[in-house]
Amino acid sequence: MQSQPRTKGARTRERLLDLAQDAVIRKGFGATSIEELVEAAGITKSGFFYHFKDKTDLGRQMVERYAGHNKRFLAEMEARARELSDDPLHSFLIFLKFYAESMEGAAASHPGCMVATVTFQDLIWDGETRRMTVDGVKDWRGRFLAWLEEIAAAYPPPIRRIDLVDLADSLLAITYGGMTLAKALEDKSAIARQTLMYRETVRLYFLGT
Amino acid sequence: MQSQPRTKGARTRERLLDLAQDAVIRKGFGATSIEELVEAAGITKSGFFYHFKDKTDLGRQMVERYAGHNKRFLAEMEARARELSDDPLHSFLIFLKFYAESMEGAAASHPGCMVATVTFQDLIWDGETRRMTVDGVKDWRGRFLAWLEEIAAAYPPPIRRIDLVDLADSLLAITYGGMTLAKALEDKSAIARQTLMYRETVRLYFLGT
DNA sequence: TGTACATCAGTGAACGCGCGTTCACTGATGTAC
DNA sequence: TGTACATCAGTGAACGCGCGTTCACTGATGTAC
Repeated sequence: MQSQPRTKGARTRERLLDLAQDAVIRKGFGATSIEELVEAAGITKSGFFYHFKDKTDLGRQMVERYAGHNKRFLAEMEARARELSDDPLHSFLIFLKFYAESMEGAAASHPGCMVATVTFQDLIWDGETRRMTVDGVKDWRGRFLAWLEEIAAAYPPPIRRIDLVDLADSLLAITYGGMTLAKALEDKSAIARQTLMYRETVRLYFLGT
Repeated sequence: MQSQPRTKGARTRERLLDLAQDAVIRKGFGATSIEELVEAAGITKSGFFYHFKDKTDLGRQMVERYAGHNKRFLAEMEARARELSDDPLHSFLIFLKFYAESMEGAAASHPGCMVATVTFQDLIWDGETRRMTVDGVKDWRGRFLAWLEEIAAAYPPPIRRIDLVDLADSLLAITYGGMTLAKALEDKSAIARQTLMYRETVRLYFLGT
């Protein structure tokens, strides 16, 4: 997904981060050993410590990279949706369609799954890593809220009053919860279906139909 | 929350399970050591192995007990709601109100948080423990779906067609996702607010107002 | 164009510590006669 | 009512293994003159 880095060292480093990300999402940070990562990467354990100061450093860099990917991914999807309609509600509905589609594929490694992982294994991540995760969530939340406020300004108030913050949070909740459902029930379609239901709800609130 | 068991051994065992549950929800199963549990319980490590065959056994018993609590808790809340109205929709709305209220208190140790914990640390739990968790989710899901089908049978079809399975799953997703949001943003009210929004949505779909 | 030195990207062996698990043993409580 | 034995609910010490971390060393590649 990332353009291949030029130097050999950077390539190995990137590969270690990829392997770590997969393993951490599958079973958590604590259960992921340096040994298994370096074995998969084809180097020795000491080679690992050439690239990362310690295990905490790996966690921090991994989350940092993940948050970056995530942010760009969402920003790009918003930009594409905005291009297709000038109306804030319609572009938001288009965005949700894109969002749902993007969730249909792999259940892992998609926006938010690292959030749940970090959040539910709180104490084993260092402060900065947790902060980066939370910042990512807040950023996302802020974007959605701003978009909903645009919509609310352009459309008549919905039949039943709703709190826009709650409506924005709801999309986040559905993403994280959908991920949990998808993993628990082994049904990858859960997030996409929940997103599309959310879309119906937003439409119903603002268009009344 | 449980009636005090008579024998000394059963009391110690229960206390170990309580301590384990708290710690696991806070930081995960792998990061919870037997040592810290027995220290808090005031016994020695070998005393632990008098009560549990091994660490896996602790995990299994803890999840089993948790699933039981959960099931009874929800069943009781449903029963109370059903008592207050014969109409399936209105009793469901009452149930959701109760549900939201019950979520306002402690963010941890509430229905579903163990689900997220087990789900996002997949490979460190044994098969039976995972099965129990998934069974709990499916049971819950089935109950909600049945209730929604009752409602659908009694009320005219909503303006926009919705899939009842998706609507049932949505409550689960909101619970798990709300928990994640609550932990990440350190805002305990998240689950309750999301549940009340869900309530508005259900009302809007079936009553159109 | 060749040599000297520095940096890159690692290797291999060893260490130490936490943690789950075992095992022989023990004081207190319950039960049979 | 006292004695013998069994079960309960642990203790204390030791073991072993995985895993993160360190440290001295090394071949390959880059750079300066």
